[in-house]
Formats: sequence, C-alpha cells, structure tokens
Amino acid sequence: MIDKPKFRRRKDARPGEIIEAALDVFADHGFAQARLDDIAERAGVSKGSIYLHFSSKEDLFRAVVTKSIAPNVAMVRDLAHSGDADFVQLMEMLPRLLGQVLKASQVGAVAKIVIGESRNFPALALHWHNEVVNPMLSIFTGLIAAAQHSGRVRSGEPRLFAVQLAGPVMLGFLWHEIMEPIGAEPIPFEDLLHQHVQTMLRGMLINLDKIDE
Amino acid sequence: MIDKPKFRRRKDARPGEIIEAALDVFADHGFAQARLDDIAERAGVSKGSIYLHFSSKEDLFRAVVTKSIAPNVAMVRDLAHSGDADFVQLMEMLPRLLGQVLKASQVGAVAKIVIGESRNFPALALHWHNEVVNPMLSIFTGLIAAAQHSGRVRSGEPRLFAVQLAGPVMLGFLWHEIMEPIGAEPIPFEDLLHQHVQTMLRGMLINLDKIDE
Amino acid sequence: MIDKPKFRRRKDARPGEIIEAALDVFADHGFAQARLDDIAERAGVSKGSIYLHFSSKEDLFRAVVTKSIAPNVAMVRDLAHSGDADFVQLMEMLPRLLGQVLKASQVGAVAKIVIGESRNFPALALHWHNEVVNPMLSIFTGLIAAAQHSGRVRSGEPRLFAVQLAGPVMLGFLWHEIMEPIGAEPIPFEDLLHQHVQTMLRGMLINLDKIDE
Amino acid sequence: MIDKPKFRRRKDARPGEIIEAALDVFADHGFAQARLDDIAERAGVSKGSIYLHFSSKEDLFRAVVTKSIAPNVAMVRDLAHSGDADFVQLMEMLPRLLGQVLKASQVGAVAKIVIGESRNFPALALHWHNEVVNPMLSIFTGLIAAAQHSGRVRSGEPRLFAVQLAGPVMLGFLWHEIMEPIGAEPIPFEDLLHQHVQTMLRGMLINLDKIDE
DNA sequence: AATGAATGAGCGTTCATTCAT
DNA sequence: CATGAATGAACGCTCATTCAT
Repeated sequence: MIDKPKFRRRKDARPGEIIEAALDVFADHGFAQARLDDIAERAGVSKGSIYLHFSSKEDLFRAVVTKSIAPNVAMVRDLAHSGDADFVQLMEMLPRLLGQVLKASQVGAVAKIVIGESRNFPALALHWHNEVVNPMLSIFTGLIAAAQHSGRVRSGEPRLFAVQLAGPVMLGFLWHEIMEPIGAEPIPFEDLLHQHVQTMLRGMLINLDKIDE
Repeated sequence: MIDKPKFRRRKDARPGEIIEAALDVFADHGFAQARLDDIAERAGVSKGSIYLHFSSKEDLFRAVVTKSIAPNVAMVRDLAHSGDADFVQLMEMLPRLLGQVLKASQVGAVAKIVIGESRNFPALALHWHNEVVNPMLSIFTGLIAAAQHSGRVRSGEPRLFAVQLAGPVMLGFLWHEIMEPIGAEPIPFEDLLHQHVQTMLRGMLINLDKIDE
Repeated sequence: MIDKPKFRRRKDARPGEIIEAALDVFADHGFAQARLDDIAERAGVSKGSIYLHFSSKEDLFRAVVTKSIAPNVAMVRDLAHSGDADFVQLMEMLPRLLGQVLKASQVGAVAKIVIGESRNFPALALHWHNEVVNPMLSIFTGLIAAAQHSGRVRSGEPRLFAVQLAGPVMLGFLWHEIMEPIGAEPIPFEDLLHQHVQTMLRGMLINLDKIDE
Repeated sequence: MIDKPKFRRRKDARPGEIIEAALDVFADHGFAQARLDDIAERAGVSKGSIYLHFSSKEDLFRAVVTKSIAPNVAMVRDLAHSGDADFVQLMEMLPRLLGQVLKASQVGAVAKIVIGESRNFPALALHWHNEVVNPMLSIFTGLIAAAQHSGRVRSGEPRLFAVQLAGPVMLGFLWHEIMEPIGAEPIPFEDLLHQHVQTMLRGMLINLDKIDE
C-alpha cells in the first residue's frame, strides 16, 4: 500500500516504458489479441495513462513498430557506409549482421505481426518497407551492381540477386520463430548463412579464385 | 411460408461451403478481424449453423487451414513421385510449381495468418509444418542428397540447400502479397525464380556443362 | 431463476419495448446521462440486444424522438382537417388539444432533451421542426390568414399571431415540467389556456360580439 | 526556466476567467459534452486549477449559471424600480428588454442547458426560478395588478397575463436559437414583440384609446 | 438439421478528479 | 497557488456463442 507511489512524475520515461511493455504483449499475442490492460499492467501504469502518449491502440502499435525498427535502420545505415570492404567480405558479413539483429531484438516478433496484419494496417507495412526492407535491399542491390560493373559478378538483375540473398535469411528466421517453438527440427542459422553465402558467391562471381581454397 | 423453395444442397456439402467462405474472409481480414457473421453470410447459412459443424471460431480456422493445405499436400506427393526427372530439370520445375501454387490458391493468404497467429495457435503451425513445409523441404532435401551421392552436387548440408532454394520463393511471395499492394516496386516473380535457380545451380553443381550455354 | 425465459423470440415486439424503456430513461436523465445498461434492464433485454435494432445510442434516441412524435403528428393532421369548425371555436380548441397532448404523452420530456441537445443533434431538432412544430404552426397560420381574408381578424402577420398563441402554451408546459417539480407555485394550465385565448381573440378579432357576454 | 515571465493576473480574477471560459464551452456543447480540458485551455489555466476554485464540474456549472444570471437579476431589479413609467409604455418596453438581454448575453444558451438538465440539476432550475424567472414574472404581475386596480386592465389573473406576455418572447428566442441554425424560416424577433404587445394590450386594456390611432 | 434472436463478457476509449511536485 | 501527469471507474459497442423454435 504505502510502497506504491501513485504518481511518479517522470513523463519523459513513460512512453518508452509503455512501448517496451506493448512490444512484449504484442509479440506474445499479436495485435488484436493484445489487451491494453495487460500492456498497462506490465508497464506499471494505468490504462488511461497510455492515452496520454498514444491516441489509440493502433497508434501505440505504430510506435512499437517504429521504435523496434529504429536501431535496425541505424544498423542498415552503418552497413551502407562500410562500403570500403571487399565485395566478398561484405557478402559474408551482411547476412550475418542481418541474422544477428533479427535474433537479438524483438524485430522478428514485430515483423511477424506486420506480416499477419498487413491487410489491416497497410500503413505499417509501408513504414516497414520504407525504413527497413527497401533500404536493406537497396544496399545489397547497390553492392552487387557495383561488382557487376567492375566485372566481378555475372550479369543478372542485381535487385533479384539481393532478394535471393535475403530470402533464406528470412525463411531461416521465421523457422526459428515459428517452427522451432513447436518442436520442429531446428535449422542451424549460422550454418545456413555460411552455406548460402558460399553458394550464392559461387553462383554469382565470374572469377571463383577468391572462394576456392 | 410455401413460397420459399430453399433448394437444400445435400447436407454433406455444407461444411465445405462454410470452409470456403471462411477461407475468403480469413484471407481478407485475418483471424481476429474475421467475423462469423460475414462468413455465414458468404456461405449462405445462418450463423448458428456454423456451430453445427465447427465447435468454435478456432476450430473453423483449423479446418480452413487443413483444407487449404490439402491440395498442396497432394501436389507435394505428386512431386515426390516424379522423381525420375533429371535433377536440373526438377530444380527448375519445383520452385516454379511452388510459386504457382502460392499465387493460384489462397494458401499464401492463410500462410500469412498462420505466421501472424503462430503464437496464438501453435497447433496450426505444427500442422502446417507437418503437412506442407516439412514434406516439401524433405523432397528437396532428398533430391539434393541423391544428387550429391551421384556426384553432381557439391558437398554441403542438403537440408540447408533446400532452405536456400525455398527462401527467395517465400520472400518473393510475401513481397507480392504485402509490399506490392501498398505501392512498392514489384518483384517479377518469374524472373526471380529463373535467376535464383540458375544461380543456385551454378553454386551447387560440380559440373556446370548442363547450365552453361 | 426458472421463471426467466432466456429467449423470448418475439422480435417484432422488441424494438417497441426498447424504445419505451429508452423513452423513460432518456426522459429521466437526458441523452448523455442515460446509460444503455439501464435502458436494457428496464426493457428486460441484454445490452447487446439493443444493437440488434438500433445501430447506436444516437440512433436509438432518434427512434425515441420519432416514435414519441408520431402520435402528435397524427393529431396535428387531424386538427388540420377539422377546419370546418368556427374560427373562434377552433381558437379555443386547439391550444387545449395542444396542452392535453403535452401532458398526456412524454413528448414534453423529449422536447426538453431536444432543446438541451439541439447543438449536439441538430438533425433531431430538424426532425422535430419538420414533423411537429412547423405543421402545427402552419395550421394556426392558415386559420388566422383565412380569418383575416374573411374580415374577422385584424391585420397583422399571421405566422406571428400563431407564435403568440403557442408561446404561452409552451411556457406553461415548461413551467409544469421544470418549475413545479422543484416547488414553484404552479401555473394552472387550463386557466392559462382559457385566459390566453380570450385575450388573444379580443386582441385579434375585429368584431368582438362573439366573445363578449 | 527563467524565460517564462508568466504575467500572473491578480489571483482574484481567476475564478471569473474560468467561469467565462466555462460559459462559452457549456453554451457550445451542453453540460455533459463540455470537457474540463477545453474549459481549462480556454481559460488559460491548468485543469487542476479549476479545482482550486470549484469542487466539481457541477459546482462550476452552478457558478456559471449564477454568474450569467447576475446581470439579469440586476436588470430585473432596475426594471422593478422604473415603475413610474406608464403601463402601456412599460408593456412595450419590457418584452423588448427581455429580448435584448436574451440575445445580447449567453443567458439563452445557459437557459437551454438548464431546461435540458433540469432533472439532473433541480437545484439549478430552482436558482434560475428564484433569481430570474419569478422576479421577472412578479414585476409583470405587479404592474398588471396595479393597472387592474386603477381600472385600466380587464379582470383576469394577473400572473397568467404575465405568462401570456412572456411566452412568445421565450418561444421566439428558442426558435432563434434552435430552429434558425438548422435552416428553419426565421421568426423576426422585433416584429414578434411589437405585434404581441399590441395584441395583448388590445386584449387586456379596457380603454383602447391609447393604442388606437 | 437449421435458424437467428438473444446473450454477456470483454475491450477500447473518455474524462472528471486527484495529488506529488 | 498552480501544475499536469496520472488515475480508474464508467460507458458504448462488438461479436463469439447459445438455444428455443
């Protein structure tokens, strides 16, 4: 009773706490099944307080998506500027980074919701596309196009090459998120990334000296 | 009273009609947003009738998933038995078939829901895994393993190769389903499949004569 | 417990019962303070049932207004057709009828709400105007104009005469509804009507023989 | 911190400013729909500050009513003491004054709320009755009774005569407030007052010389 | 078997009120 | 005095589920 300060007076911290709690609840139950009561309770605030910072459940979800996206966007930007590395090296690094982020953060959980709710909240899918998927794809695309110009990569649509690179990363992650929890045989993520990059490089490069031992 | 003919369909057809209607509604709105009223109306039955055949909304959804899976399972089985074709030929055919099915049926839409609701309905994800994903993966895996034994494919984990093959198909499909409706630049699905198979073959095969022109 | 049949199956009667209950509750508490729970309870139905017949609280209120207006509209129409009576006789009858209706029905209570909520629900005020106030005013206006043409009533704007006739009726009624419940000295409604009609006739008629004893 | 001058008004002015703001908001939205946030914002104070001066929303509304009534009470008193004017002249002046006040101030808007909320706040209706309606009615009643004693006005209940005089003023005003905003044909207020007074005088006076030209 | 009126628990949202600062 | 973040009870509305017919 007495150990529960009713008013904490730290407005600035609240939205973040609420978003964190909401992230967990959304990740656990999806958008529709998530209850604001649960989010409020987990955030340690009253339900009404949520509305001091977010105008609706949907708005809160948007914030969650944006927030969970932010660090990834930063990562993507950093990757974009690490362009001085060798093409082959980058090809080996990037999917690994991608995978690390997916697993380290709740991005994957949010991504699943965005996928499931894409028809109900197209704006979120758009946000996701603009901030995460497309930039990341563009980076790969740019690298590949450059490598083609310098004669190291075979002809072919660079954007499709990028999709080819990213696809198994995504599938591996979804497997990890969806199938492994229900008892399916795991897909070793690191091995998958390594083998995929090797295979893709062999399929894309004109001169295989670099990757042949 | 007497002016209402009511051509009663043979009763056995009812569940099927309901499932069909439910498939459409679930595909359009997702699980939580789908309303039984809409499903009943689309199926041309009363809302109460749904409960004559399905014990709950979840049960109905399970049936929808199972039903929409069925033809794919069949397709998978057929693929499995067409094993007399050449490895390269199969590699070119299978992803194409996969893509066709995804686009021709509502499977993809259901898959999106299963992804989004996987935490809420793990049993469905399991069903999906057992009936669709795993068999399909196994077929690819088996083919690749066989090709490795016959010395045509490089060493490497065959199951991972299968994931590498399927990943871009799924990513391309999700892009088609989620990103294109919101105005993103389309990914040409056929081109993607073709280029991916070519790249993967080049990366996997020991002897490249077959695919070099 | 056992005397409470859960399902009564008489859809046609329900809306009427709900409207009646709503009329009472709205009359008691006004629009905003009326709770759907109370209306449902008074109508002997569940809260959800209200939404089988009315799409919203506002819609229900509209129905209440319309319903409580209906008999008055009929009365107005009847009055309009009883035009064969003598002008003086009608002048004595009409306000009396008006007063009777106000007191016999809940119209007055509804009118009060319409007045109070006119800014929030202009559509209702419009409905009230079109269906009740204006027709009634038109009848008076027509009668007076006719009497002017036949040389029995002095010159003057007939519509204003009608307002002059109706005003005290309304004021007397509002007094009865608002002031008397809180202990104000009553205004004897019948006496008011009688005296007002006599005064107005004396003020309007050219030949006073009829009303002078 | 220091760059926030905050010209503090003398604190005594605060309640008045809040009441003014509240008057506007109540007039615009009615009691239930009025939000304390809006009132606070319009008054330029914080929401909590309202509670330094008023114990509840109802209390604030009471203050608004009292305050908006005050000048009218004064006006009524002044009228009461201007009794040296001629009866006919007063009859012509008073309704005009009444009408002016209704239109010039927000009294009418408040009156509408009092009417609509009379069941919820009987105390307010009582206040309104004691401070405004009854005094005003008493003045009319007294004047008429005096005129009867001096043999200038016909027999009849003087209080009812007063109601007869005030009724159309009120009806005309409500029409102006409620019906005209929704597109109803206006009732010319000045003309109404003039014609009503003429008619009433003709109906009440024994000797018509004064008003016959 | 089939209906569809009825249910009622549940949830998102609002807002008057409180109180630590 | 004044603030405004925080509260929490309340309410309108939804919809999966039930059951008398």
